[in-house]
Amino acid sequence: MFFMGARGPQPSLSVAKIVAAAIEVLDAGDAVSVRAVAARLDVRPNTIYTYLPDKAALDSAVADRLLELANPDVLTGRRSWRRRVGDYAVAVRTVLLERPGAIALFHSAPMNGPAALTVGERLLDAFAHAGLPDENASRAAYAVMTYALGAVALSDADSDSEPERAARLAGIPADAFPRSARTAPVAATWNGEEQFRWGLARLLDGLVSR
Amino acid sequence: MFFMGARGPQPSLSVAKIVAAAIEVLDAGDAVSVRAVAARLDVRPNTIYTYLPDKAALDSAVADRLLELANPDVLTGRRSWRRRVGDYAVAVRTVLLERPGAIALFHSAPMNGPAALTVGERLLDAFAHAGLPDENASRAAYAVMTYALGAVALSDADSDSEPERAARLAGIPADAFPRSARTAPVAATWNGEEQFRWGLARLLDGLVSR
DNA sequence: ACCTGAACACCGTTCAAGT
DNA sequence: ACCTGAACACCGTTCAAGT
Repeated sequence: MFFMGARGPQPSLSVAKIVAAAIEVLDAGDAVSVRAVAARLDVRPNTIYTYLPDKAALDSAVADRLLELANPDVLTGRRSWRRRVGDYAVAVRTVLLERPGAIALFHSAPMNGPAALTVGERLLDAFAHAGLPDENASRAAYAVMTYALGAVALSDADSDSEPERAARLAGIPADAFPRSARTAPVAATWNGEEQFRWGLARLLDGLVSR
Repeated sequence: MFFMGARGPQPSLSVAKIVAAAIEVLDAGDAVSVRAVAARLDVRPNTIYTYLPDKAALDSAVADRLLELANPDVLTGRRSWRRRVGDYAVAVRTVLLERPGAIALFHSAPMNGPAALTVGERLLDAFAHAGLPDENASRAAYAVMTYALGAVALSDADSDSEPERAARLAGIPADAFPRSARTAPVAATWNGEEQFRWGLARLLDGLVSR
């Protein structure tokens, strides 16, 4: 009583450990669920709620960790602003595509964690080096994240196998959709990294064009 | 037997009716689920599987219908390619933002339905009018859809109320994140239509800049 | 303060059965 | 051919209870 000694049980968990377990779940190819994360921690599902208010908070924390796994350090250094922004965008795409189910987390997760803040600050710095005034740099930073996350969402959605996609595109009627039929070989590569880099380069061109 | 007369029961359902019911579910503010759609049709959940192979097929059909609800006709006519593309992109954004839960459908739905095909063909036509050769027009069309869907996904994710977002942004420490703190007022509008149009205009600038 | 047992209201999906 | 009853393996979340 004098020392207020009753410290209670030592907590065996923490938000960091929960997030790490969620990343393991993702790496195993499964979707992040409260129950799957709890199982990996050898704990009952409702234990998670001692540390996080709800599933959205879990998603948010995991999403922020994924932005960190993409290595925001490539946004720093003395390389050109274009390389810095481009390399990080490609890294985010890779990190998310390697983990099916990762992009879904961003649906319920506003990008407001510490990693998102760091990424945002460094994007602003890069666009300042590109010559953009504050307001445009802010809008540009958001536009880049919009493009990157949109690309992952669309790629993830297309679960068709290579031959399935080829067959579908080959089946486009040339009389009703001549341009689509003619460009089917390009559309077959829409989910590839080359298309991602092409669109990103054009976006960056446009962002600094005034 | 002569007339092969046993036609069996008249089907009371169809894929079109199921999709219409799913849109009603979305309009009511609920997420599309097999069970919610079935309930609206006064039918048991497993009945849906007589018409569609799985949930992904339902999502795909509903997603295509949403692209149609955005009115692809604005992509035609003798207005400038920029207005055509811009108006449709804004319409897609509006249609999806008006229905929380709509953007989630695009996760499991490759854009391969009839409306997606029509939209694709008309985007190719618009970019041809902008002077792009076939391959670049194809890549440009996909980049625009990438940007539009990414913007909706990010807007939808940010469920913070106005004051919550303002408080969060005001709390950014100016010493560690000077640029973010300075541009917080702009970041507060990232989910608005003005930001969407700004980024889209820059993307279109970049797409036709060569 | 931390963790659990039990329960609730949801999911998508299957399979055998009825008409 | 179309629809259902019943069941299975999942979800997120709550609440009272145990330590």
